[in-house]
Amino acid sequence: MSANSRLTIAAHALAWIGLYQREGHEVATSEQIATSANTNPVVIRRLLGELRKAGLVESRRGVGAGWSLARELESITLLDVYDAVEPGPLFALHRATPNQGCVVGHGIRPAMQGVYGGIEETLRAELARVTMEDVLRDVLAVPR
Amino acid sequence: MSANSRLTIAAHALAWIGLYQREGHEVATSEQIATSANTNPVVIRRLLGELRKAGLVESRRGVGAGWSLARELESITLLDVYDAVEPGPLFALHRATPNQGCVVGHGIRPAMQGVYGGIEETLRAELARVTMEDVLRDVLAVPR
DNA sequence: AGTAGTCGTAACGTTAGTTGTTACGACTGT
DNA sequence: ACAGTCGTAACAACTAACGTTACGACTACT
Repeated sequence: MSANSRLTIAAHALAWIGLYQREGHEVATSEQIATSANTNPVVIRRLLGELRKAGLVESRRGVGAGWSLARELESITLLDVYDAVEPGPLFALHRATPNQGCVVGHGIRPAMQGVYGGIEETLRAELARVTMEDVLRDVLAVPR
Repeated sequence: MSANSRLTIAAHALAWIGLYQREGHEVATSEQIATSANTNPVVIRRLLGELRKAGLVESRRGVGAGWSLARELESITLLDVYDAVEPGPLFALHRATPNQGCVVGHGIRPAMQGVYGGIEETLRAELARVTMEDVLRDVLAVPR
């Protein structure tokens, strides 16, 4: 599977903003977050833009601009982040529609859809059990 | 997420072979399976080759050659198929190592690794609950 | 022994998604 | 007015999946 790191980077950004705000700062810049995540500020802005659409963060423009949390870290679950940044389903069905004249070709899509649906529900429940507060706690618990 | 259809096509092929054998045939050809899945025979051979490495199917060469199940459908779970055809992890960590001088950059990878590990375990347990026999039953239960 | 059918696999092009980068307009505190 | 930052478009690089062609390897059958 071509795993992508969108969820990881988005969680990184949220944890960074959350910690920064606890240190008394108002807003964090995409530049600062990009330096921590070792990537490009535009990548951060793109991801945070999707988180903003989902109502997880807010942004200010102009001088002294930057990003801040729209909700407390403990009220943001990984499922919220996942829904905000991951577009497609976990497993894809056939790229071309299978042969409908064949029994298997006809029934396989609904069958797999049912299976995948149940599995994705379980995955979502697992993601919903972890809050960004949990993540930040784990981050800070790592010995250096 | 760039979802791929490898698991879907592999399950399709197994279900097809299983049904074909129940109809009294010895082996199924990649050509037949490809026609049902509406793809290229080489794609099927590649996937079945990985299933063979995992001990799920067998192949014969020469005239009258083809593929047959190495195990009963009810003893093959989707987890077996998943492990055979899906190489990487579900979620990727950072592409470039984050800034180790930053508290978040230093702790984020172990933290996310822990979370992802737990989630993948749950996913695997779900996949292990579904056998190819279940899948074939669902396939045949679809009204036409 | 020859032939035909099928696998096994390499090679290559196409497509699609992610990521990185540059560029520049829009906005706003000073 | 200026400077700093967001917002976003545009494009290149990279990767993986997928489709296709090609051809050697193998074997049941005649």
